[in-house]
Amino acid sequence: MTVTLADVAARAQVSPATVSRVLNGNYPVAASTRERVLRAVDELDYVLNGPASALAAATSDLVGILVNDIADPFFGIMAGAIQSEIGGPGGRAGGERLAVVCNTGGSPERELTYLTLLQRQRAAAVVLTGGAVEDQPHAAAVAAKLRKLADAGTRIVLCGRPPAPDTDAVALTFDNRGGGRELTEHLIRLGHRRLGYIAGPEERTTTRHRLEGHRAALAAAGIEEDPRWTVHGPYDRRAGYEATLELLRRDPTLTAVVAANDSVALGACAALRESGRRIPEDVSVAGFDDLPFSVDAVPSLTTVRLPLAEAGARAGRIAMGREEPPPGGIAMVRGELMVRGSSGVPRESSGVPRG
Amino acid sequence: MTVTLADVAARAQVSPATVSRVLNGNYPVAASTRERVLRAVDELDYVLNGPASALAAATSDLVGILVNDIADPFFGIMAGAIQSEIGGPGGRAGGERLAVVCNTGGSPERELTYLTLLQRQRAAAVVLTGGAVEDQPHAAAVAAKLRKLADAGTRIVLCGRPPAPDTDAVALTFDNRGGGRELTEHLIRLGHRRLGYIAGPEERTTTRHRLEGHRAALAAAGIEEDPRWTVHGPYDRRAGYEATLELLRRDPTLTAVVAANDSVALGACAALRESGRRIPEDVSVAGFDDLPFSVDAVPSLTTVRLPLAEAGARAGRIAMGREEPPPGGIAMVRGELMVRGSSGVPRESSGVPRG
DNA sequence: CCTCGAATAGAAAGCGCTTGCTGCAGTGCT
DNA sequence: AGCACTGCAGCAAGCGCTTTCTATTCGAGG
Repeated sequence: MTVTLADVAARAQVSPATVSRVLNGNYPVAASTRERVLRAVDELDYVLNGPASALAAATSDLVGILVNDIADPFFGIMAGAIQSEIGGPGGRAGGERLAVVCNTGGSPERELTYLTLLQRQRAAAVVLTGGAVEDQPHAAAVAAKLRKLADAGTRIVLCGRPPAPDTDAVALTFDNRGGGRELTEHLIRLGHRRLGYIAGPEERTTTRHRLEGHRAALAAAGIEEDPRWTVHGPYDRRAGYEATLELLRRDPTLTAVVAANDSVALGACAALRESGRRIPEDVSVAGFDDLPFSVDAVPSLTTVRLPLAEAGARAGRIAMGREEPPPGGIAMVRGELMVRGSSGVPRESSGVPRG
Repeated sequence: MTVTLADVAARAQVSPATVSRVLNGNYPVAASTRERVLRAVDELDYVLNGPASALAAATSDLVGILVNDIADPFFGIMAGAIQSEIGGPGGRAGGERLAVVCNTGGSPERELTYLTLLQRQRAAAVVLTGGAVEDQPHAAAVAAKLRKLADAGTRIVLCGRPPAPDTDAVALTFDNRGGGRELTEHLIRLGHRRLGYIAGPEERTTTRHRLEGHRAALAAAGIEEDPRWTVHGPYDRRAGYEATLELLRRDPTLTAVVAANDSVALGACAALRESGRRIPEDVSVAGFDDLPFSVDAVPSLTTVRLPLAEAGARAGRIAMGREEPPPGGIAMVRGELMVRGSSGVPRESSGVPRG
């Protein structure tokens, strides 16, 4: 039924070994023989049996990319960049590697499940993107899994995620804390003193770091934070919408709303607008990530640009062994403050901004 | 070094065959034996060797999802929905299947490459999402590949893509033509007579169908289309921005701009705004897809909602054999016109709208 | 003309798992 | 007691490929 290596060998009048070597190209084969084999491959429309080859060679050409939410462009952009560096030439059998993205949906269990599945497939490399869950037992389980994968020869790269302790995984970490701090500093500089904060889901490193940056900025400016000013929720527009309504209910005098990311900020804008507030005249809004749509928001969104594509590409290259890991296996990737239309001097304090 | 089935068997004092059967759960094994085996698996931290198992069983638990652009939520949402139906229980070995998404970047070659890679892995199923490229030889090559995959037992489902002739692939097709027509009919009803159209990349079915719907609406209303009113470009905001500028240059009197999708529409809005035009007072704008951010645009976007998540989920279930394919293997999935703030009665013709 | 080594091809032993078939108790019949 | 079953476990034959080791050929040097 299906064509096998042996069929090709028979047709090309050579041994299976020779066909294998032609296909893998890591052993001298006479040009004439090679050509004959390739012709047979073509004529028979032969496709290598991946599992068999992986079994025999004890390696596979699968590379896994784990993302928290595939519907979120934040991950989509990174995943695309990673994949583009992996699909390219440089490997065996024509250099084709199967770069696959796995959607954990933010669930720790699924994350572990996918890791096991990839381990089962003897993946050549695994890239984990985005924030991690901070639950201690789960973090330990993931670390253990990563160690086991690494032992089995799988290269591990973290992209946009904090380093995993007790692991020799390479980490390209986003400076969420620094970015969050810069963003809030910007707002403070404009004169804001009462700032609402819409945080992401609790227990996520990304959430915590961004929030810490925000608070650090407040503290540095001597602003005492009101606990009512922080609301947690998922990283989507709807959460931003609802959280903003809640924030407004708690303290209608807020002059700025800082969102955990751009999608949340968009929802916040909608809620503010519906409540009759103008942006930024009445309330300033800030996001995080600078996703493509953010510049098109009205007003365009003040946010922190993360070099998603660059970081992803780099992670991909490192995963493929085509680029040296950063010294110490850890690199901090900084964001860039993008000041745009959604942030302005607060209404009441028309005082001259210091910045 | 690595633990194998035989190691587990030895530890549990049974034969490898028994361990395999416990793990696959498709053969009667006494409860006590099963328990002993499972304990051994646990103690040794055994992980099945995927390739070996795939080779022996001649099947794998890999399911491929092909998308044109993973950074686009249009695909992300579908892929997430598909994946969520596939990851669930119902399969072998604990019901875990590795659902992987492959990013073709819209390139026909990469599409073929991924298909081959999946064929090589003996994938259990493949779901192709989004519009196809209309290039004849390529379409034939894809069809041939799909046939071969199907022959090898891989289930094929098309989601948001037109049926593939000479193939028994199940197709859930979006009614792009009907949606495009409805959208333009809506604008015509409002009184628009000079409508610009920003189409997607040529040679894509999605592009063509949406454009055809648009033109059908124009024709039905007796509006003769000016060829200058159509511009082609990629499916992203930047293309929308530039195309709109171009459109305005060609005919500054346009009263409406219909975009190939929501991202493009967003870019169009930006361009219109920069050119000093108000939306919808001066120019109406319409998108397509109704992605999550569209409702938050200002003004909110009139568009056609496609049930991306529902269609994806259904495709996933069909791919897993958990739902009957539609009769004839083909189903048309309709969109829903979402009239929102970005479309209005054109300036000059303050005539009473007919709709 | 013979020898030696480089270059190239083949033989064969697995890689770790699945599964058809066989074997062997124990059970319920006659 | 003898028999046909049923239920459960093991044997062993691969699945299709890679790779080590071995064989062959051929050209060059002695």
